[in-house]
Amino acid sequence: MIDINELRINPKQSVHSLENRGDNYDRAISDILKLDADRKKTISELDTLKATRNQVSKNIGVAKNQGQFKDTETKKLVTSMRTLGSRIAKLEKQLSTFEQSILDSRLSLPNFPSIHSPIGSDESENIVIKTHGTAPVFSFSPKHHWEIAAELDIIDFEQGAKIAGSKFFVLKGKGAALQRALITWMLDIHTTVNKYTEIIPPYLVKPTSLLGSGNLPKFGDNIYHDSEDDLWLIPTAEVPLTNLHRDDVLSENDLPLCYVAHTPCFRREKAAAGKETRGIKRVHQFDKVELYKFVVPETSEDELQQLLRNAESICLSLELPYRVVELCTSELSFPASRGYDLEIWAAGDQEWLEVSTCSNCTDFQARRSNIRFKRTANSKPEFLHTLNGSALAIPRVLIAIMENYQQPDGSIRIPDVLQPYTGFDRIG
RNA sequence: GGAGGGAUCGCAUAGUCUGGUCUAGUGCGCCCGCCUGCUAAGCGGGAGGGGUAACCCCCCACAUGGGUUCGAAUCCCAUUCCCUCCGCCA
Repeated sequence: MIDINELRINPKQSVHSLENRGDNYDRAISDILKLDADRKKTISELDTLKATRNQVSKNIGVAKNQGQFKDTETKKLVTSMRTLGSRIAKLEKQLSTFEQSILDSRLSLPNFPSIHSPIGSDESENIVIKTHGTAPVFSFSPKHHWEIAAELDIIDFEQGAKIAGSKFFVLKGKGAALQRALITWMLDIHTTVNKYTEIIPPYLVKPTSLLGSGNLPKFGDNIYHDSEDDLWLIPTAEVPLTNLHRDDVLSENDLPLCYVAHTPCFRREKAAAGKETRGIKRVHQFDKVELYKFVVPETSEDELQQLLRNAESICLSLELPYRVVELCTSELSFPASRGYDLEIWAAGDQEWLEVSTCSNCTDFQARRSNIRFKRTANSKPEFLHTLNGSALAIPRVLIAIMENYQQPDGSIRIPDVLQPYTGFDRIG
């Protein structure tokens, strides 16, 4: 959620900044400002009336204690307070509708893009800032991962469809073991080398939690929802991780707080339903290792670079060719002010696969989730900054390993770093 | 799912029956200052949100949301969470 004070002070710049994302925000912001003015006016009127009521009620109490409750003077006061009371009730009702409308509008506004984010209107205006490694060269024509997986019997799409429907899959045998090894290895790297604290959060969350991370109210149609208990399946670990510290006031000494979580992620992907999506590139359920940080505002840009390096280190160790893409303003996720995609090369599909988006959400999620910190014990609480990034999304890493490490004999070599975790050095 | 008990300003508690000196008291911890060879103790101040750029001041806040009342921490209703017991269950 963006700072309403920013809207008040710089309404023009605010509109301009948000419009770099590609939509129109003129109307939304002027509506908010109008409601905000109404709200202030109502509050000040209400405060005056309440001050009167508090004072008079106190006097009535004193009079009553002195046995004067039946005085005509006191009775008059009570009567006049009754009308004042109904006036207050009416204004309070008005106030709460103003406040609700303001909140609703603000919850639908995305974060301001950082001044560092390149301005652009589609993904062609993203900037490739780094490419590492080279695409593997084969003496044969490399196969797609779904072909390899079928031949080696490590992924079963038909069983997935039978059990849960299309875009679900079953990992089998060494395929399942490979995923398990990847997850364990990634968690080990992040906890021991990069010093993140491992979390296993709930995979079902309350709507409040999704509101806090920015997934609700706007993106509810991509999330599975149990209406009986109003619980939602997480589309990413970012949701529960954001909410670890909802309503907390942390001390500056506690920061940065760095968390890593492996969770399954559930996405309806309704919008992408028609698209050609063979294999496990886009599925309804997948596993992911997610990094998340709570940091002091002025450090968040550095922390983003560090988080990006932590995610990159996974690609490096797996010896997969990858590139880093800085997202232009239109491609930033809703809560992000600046972000990078990490893409690894898939030799069979002949394309770059997005395996991570590392984002600095500045104080956007912190405002929604009311997560603050104090610089000293006496200073006022301030909103902190949050960052997140995958490191990494598992299925696409599996694709890259299958396709880039495929051998002439149809087998897959296991990347060196994973062999201690898998216990085998090839599949097939 | 059933029956009880509970939720108060960081923690621990008082207050709730009997609504009004509760602008929520006390103890401990924390922060700033004073004092002091140094610590401790002692003394003073501070520590939620809003109306303010900020102050004074005012308003709001006793789990949350409603209600009763001139007035609610206190009375009534609903909800949430926690604890104990029973039932069910991996």
